[in-house]
Amino acid sequence: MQIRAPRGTADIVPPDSSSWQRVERCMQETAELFAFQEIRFPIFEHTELFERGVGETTDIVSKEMYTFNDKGGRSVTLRPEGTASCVRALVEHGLYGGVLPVKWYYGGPMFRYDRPAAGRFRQFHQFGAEVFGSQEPSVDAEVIHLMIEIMNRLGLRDYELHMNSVGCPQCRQVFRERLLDFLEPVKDDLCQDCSARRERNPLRVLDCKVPKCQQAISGHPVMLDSLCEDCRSHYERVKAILAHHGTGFIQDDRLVRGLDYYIRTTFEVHLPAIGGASAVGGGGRYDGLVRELGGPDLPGIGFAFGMERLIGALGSQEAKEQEGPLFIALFDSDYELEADLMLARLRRAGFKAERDLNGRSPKAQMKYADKIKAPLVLMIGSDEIAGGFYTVKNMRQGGQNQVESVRILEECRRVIDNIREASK
RNA sequence: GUGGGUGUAGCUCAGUUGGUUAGAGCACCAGAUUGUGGCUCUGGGGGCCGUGGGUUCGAGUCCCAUCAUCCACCCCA
Repeated sequence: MQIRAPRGTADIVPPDSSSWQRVERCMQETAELFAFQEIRFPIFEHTELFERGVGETTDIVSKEMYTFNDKGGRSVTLRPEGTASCVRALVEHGLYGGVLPVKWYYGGPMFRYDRPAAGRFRQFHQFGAEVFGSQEPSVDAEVIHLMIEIMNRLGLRDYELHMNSVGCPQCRQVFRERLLDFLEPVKDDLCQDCSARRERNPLRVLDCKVPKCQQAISGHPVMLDSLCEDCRSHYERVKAILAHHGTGFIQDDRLVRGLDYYIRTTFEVHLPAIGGASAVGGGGRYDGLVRELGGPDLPGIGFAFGMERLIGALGSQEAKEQEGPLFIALFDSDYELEADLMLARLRRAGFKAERDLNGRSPKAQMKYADKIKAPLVLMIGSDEIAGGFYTVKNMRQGGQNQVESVRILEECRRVIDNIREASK
């Protein structure tokens, strides 16, 4: 039987790979403009890092981890997300003792053993950023604005920024109790799932889509009303900064993220147009995580984008009209060496260029040049060799000239400029 | 993890109440007077019909299993 890519994984083949390159470059450049620096960390870590960092009650840790024992008997896990590794690296290198805040970005594959669905994979890719060492609301806004800026630069306009504050452990406890009090009298009206959720994680009940649950919980208490004074003023300040920048957002009382470490500000970016899994990125503040992983009490905040979802959304609105390489048509195989010299000259001058590698007929070479969208073709044959020139054909506008060898590069540049000018 | 749909050439799909060598469009390759693309025409290569069982004289067509994929739930990126 034929070997296929494992369930939930996917190859990224041309021309899709060039979309990926473009998006990755955009994210890196934007993060650099915001003065973030790249960090790279292992694709697998000690299992304990995620158990402690992400939280043992989360779905990610309790049932979605790619965990195995290596040959030394250590339990290791393919990283399901990036934040825990960033924190580990920060602590491991003692960087909390240096210049603060530390602003990092990263990208690469993540792994979660989940059932694949639209926009959900077992190996997927994230681009994320983290800031350590400041609990100012301005950092929350900066991180959110980095996300927004990336969305804008990618040309994705119809996004929604959802925001909420989940408070600190103290006020969350207050809210939890209020919510439990609220749910007690209506518990018999809830669906089965929610009855179970009510005990384990009552906040999730708010997110249930079953109509009768929504009906039963109408008028439920919201987190915002239970925030302590510090959490409230922090969140108000974050919102004020966003408003000052004209950044619109939707207050989403039910935005309760699935990772245990979040406190205070949480946010998600949605693209409603892609349906089902509309969240293309999300994040929040996680003061306390650094300490939890053995470091000092250093605040942190970050986000991650889901590359597949983002690029999937982009694909539908992006008509990629890429310019192909210059092509050298070799009309007489006796002059193969001359053609190769010319090819090298073009490439050294910075032109993307290639020639026929399949021994095709002249006609077939021209067809090929057309298929690869070559803007121009340099023809080399006995006439050219005898006359000491090359024939340069403009494949977009038609027409061809005989050009002496020393003026070739100049002519190529001229033709390409003409074509580009005309296509504007 | 739960429920449902789908699985025929590289891609999008047709395949009649199960019946002989499985089709189309696009793509690919080659020709249409000798060194020239895009249009048109002609020809060609390529499928053990996802895989494994079963029913039958006979299965792409029916049944079961399995794998993959999609949708919803769940969860999130």
